[in-house]
Amino acid sequence: MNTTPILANIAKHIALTSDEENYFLSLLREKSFNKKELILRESQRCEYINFVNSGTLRAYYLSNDVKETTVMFAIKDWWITDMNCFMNLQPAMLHIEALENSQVIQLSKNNLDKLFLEIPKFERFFRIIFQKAYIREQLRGIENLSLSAEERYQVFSNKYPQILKKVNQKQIASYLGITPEFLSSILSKSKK
Amino acid sequence: MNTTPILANIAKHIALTSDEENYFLSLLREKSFNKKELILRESQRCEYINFVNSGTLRAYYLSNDVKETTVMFAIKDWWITDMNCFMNLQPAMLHIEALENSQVIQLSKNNLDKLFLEIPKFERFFRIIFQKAYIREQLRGIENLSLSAEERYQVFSNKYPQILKKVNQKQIASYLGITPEFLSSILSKSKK
DNA sequence: CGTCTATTTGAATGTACTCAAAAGCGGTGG
DNA sequence: CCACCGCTTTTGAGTACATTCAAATAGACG
Repeated sequence: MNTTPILANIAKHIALTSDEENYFLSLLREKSFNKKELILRESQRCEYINFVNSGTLRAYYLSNDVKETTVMFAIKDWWITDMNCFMNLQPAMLHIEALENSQVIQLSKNNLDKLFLEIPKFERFFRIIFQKAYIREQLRGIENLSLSAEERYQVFSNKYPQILKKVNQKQIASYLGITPEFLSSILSKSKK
Repeated sequence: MNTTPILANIAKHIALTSDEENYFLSLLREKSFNKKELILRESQRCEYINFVNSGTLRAYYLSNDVKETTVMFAIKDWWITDMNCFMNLQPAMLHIEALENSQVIQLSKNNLDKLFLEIPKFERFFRIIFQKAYIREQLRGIENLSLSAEERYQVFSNKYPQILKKVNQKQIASYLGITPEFLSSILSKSKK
């Protein structure tokens, strides 16, 4: 199991002793998913929070079994799960799929609870993770309500150039909240 | 200073000894704002996170000095600030105004940092607060991208009936991301 | 090579916005 | 206490942004 990236990710916010590191690592498991495979399916339990070692994942909401709304993409060094489902033991609202062959490190809710008890520093770590996630989502919300579709595309492509390379237009459109046809017409106009 | 509500709010997630309670209370200050007064102005520093004892507050983003986008409302028992500004010491992006005479309890960033050091349990408390805030914002984002304006109004009025009573239509429209004229027409149609 | 999906293009439609004007409502001062 | 002022809400006409539907083209993958 390649644990260097996840330990580096943790070390951004808290410092662990080597005993703590070992205990933390003992709670993890590694899992690989093939392109197009589902990591999580709506209405399921979601036992794990996932740290992405390699690959690309996408979380989306499916309304009326037709319209997809992409909630987030995750690439190397991101954490992803259906947080409400995971933390509050609710049935999943989201689907999470692998957009390419991907390897993740999984931490179960039970093990996270243990971790909070054994090493309270992790409360701090996830406090910071959630704080950043909250700020990010709030900003996205403001952008969605105050910018035009074209401006939202610009913001997205400037903010996440690495993601832009990995995902197709249909998926970007569903992240921006527009149809693929309309994104296509925006892009062809703005080339001129 | 009426500290019962804030202590009850804290007690929802962590248990404090009476020494800890006293230390926590020593870090707080009470402040009152008149209707229409600004608690925070764009581009300012925002030193405080605010717990609402009474009244109603509204946080909004002002684009091009014209269009208001309401980010959140806060009534009794809610925490509110411009979180990016507060936590990352950035200039405020949001305005926060009192919609009626309001009383808040303020905790400064410096005192919060002290609190995290002295009583690490507060890392847990804010971990849970941010976790809930993240989940809430993510759900709102999904709703904004997948529902029509009329459906968003229904969701809002079912989820926040107390807030509905306190704020006017223009403010609700700016929360839903539509114009006041359009909300008015939605409401007159749905009465029939 | 053939199939499946993504992308493009265009026409018709719908949802929501802009602008303008009138009506309603609340607060303030004379 | 009433009249006036400013802001909110309503209404409607015209417009713009974005969707739907359909069909053609391009690309990816087995």
